[in-house]
Amino acid sequence: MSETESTPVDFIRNIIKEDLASGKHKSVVTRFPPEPNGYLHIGHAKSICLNFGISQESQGAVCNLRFDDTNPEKEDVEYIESIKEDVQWLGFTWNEDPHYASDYFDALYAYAVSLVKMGKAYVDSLSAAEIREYRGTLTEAGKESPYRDRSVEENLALLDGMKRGDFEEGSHILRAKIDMAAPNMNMRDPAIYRIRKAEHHRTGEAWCIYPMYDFTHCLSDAMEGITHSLCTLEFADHRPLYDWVLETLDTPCHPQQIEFSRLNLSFTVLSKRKLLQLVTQGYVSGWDDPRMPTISGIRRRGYTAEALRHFCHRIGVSKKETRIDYTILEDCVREDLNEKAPRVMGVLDPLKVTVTNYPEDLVEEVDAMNHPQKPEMGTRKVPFSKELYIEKSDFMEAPPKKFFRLGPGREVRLRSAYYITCTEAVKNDAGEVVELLCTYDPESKGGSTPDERKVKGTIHWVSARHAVSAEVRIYDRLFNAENPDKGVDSFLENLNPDSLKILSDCKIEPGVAEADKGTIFQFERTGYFNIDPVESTRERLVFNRTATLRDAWAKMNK
RNA sequence: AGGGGCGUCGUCAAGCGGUAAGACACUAGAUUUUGAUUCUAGCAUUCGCAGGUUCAAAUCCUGCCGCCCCUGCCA
Repeated sequence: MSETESTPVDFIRNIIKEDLASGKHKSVVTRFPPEPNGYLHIGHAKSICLNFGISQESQGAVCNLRFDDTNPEKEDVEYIESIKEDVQWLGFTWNEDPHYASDYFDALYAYAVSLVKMGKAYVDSLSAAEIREYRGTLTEAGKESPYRDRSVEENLALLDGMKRGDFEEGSHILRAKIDMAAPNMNMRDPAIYRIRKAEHHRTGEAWCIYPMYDFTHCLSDAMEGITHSLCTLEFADHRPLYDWVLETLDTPCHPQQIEFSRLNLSFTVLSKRKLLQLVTQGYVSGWDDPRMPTISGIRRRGYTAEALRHFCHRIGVSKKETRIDYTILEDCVREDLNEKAPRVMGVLDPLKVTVTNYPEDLVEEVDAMNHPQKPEMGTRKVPFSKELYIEKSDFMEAPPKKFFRLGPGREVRLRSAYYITCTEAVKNDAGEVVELLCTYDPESKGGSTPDERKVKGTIHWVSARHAVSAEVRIYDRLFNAENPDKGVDSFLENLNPDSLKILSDCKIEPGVAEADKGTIFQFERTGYFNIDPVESTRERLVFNRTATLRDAWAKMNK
């Protein structure tokens, strides 16, 4: 079985397998719980592939999509829409309709009231600053608030007042009564409801108090019958609180929280805060800028969902802090695109070639394979004429021994067309080569000759008269440092100033003009390129370079 | 003596007491009308370190070392 098809193996799936085998659970329910405060990135893709992936691996398993929308000040419907789109694009289907933590606001409030009635929660009237002081430090215990022992009746009245909007933001807060001396800071009477007089994107003005994550998440999981609640490592310290809430309250079930390490990718940042900053401060064109590690950026760049899913499969799931080499991601797209992308010829940096012995007005149509390994993908006709463009880098005036391409007196094959021999390099006043004069061998049509003589190099070309002009955007890594956060005050210092290079007059074979936005091609010998889904038009073709091809020649010259 | 988590090849990662899978990267070679693809071979006597238990340890025990996270009325 190939790696792509095999079911992943990791410690979480091992736990689930045991839970199913032991009868602890009949079927598995997971959830993907994003906060709609930004666009999803490749780190979320890891979580999506894990949670939704698991829901495809056992009988009756499902995965819920739940928006964790308890902070109205940071959240927005724009993000909700983008998140749904990204999950679907990745190829997953959530159970039922999407869920929202805000759907549970009534139930959550009722749970809070019962906590108060049990004497397990109280309204504190200390200021935020005082609460921070009272919390103690990592090595010293905190001290109890003077309001900690308010009566149940008083707490109930205060909580009701909070809910009705009688108090200002920050004047009161509902806290769980646990242990101010707990070595785990999360257990030092954590806040569970705060006053926020903000309009919520779904509940409008219905509420002026909003539940905190620690209170909301575990109860939402329980109400949805989640069996395994998967989250990243930084929540491990919250697990005792997750369990405390569910043990203290009477809930339908008690899901098991399991933590795994979040994804880090070399030469990029994966934090919504930092990505937001790149967007709002204009370092990139938007959340979907093809240089962004967002799912929408990666998609616009030309990556396929298959490639991304394969990537998530390859990197695995563990509890180890990791930083994945971006070459793994690159290899995943190449692997997928090598299979799927039709081949085409495109000259990025054109050098004019005149075939001196080719008839002035003749135009031939040469047959070219759309995929050398897949005849079933068919062939196409490519026009050939006296004036051509080739890649500037495919000619050297004084080529070294190992250079297989064109040079004075050298012969190369024009892919799918003819052999040409360079007879002269025409220069301008500055001494730069501006045109090549070549002769062709009429016997070599199609790319081989009766005498079967060998030519070492094959280069791509385009007929000058027939080629379409296009803008091609060449992307490089967004950051120059493997870990952009390390050793600097701001990650922005590591921004790569050359992450985008625009080539405005590339020459592409005419057939591509017919293609739809988003279509991905392989420009032979250079890389994979897609027609920009956002900005490309029939009048002005725009391509994004998705990835280069492997280049042994470039490597040799390093 | 704050609490929690983690340490297997350059980067990920299987392994869970029986003598180190796999992927990417890298190196060498073959085929090739993309210096692409494909193929073949090589790439951890060793699992953070030091002791111990055992016929046998990456796997069990003890001690050390290193890295990450936690003092939001964010999630």
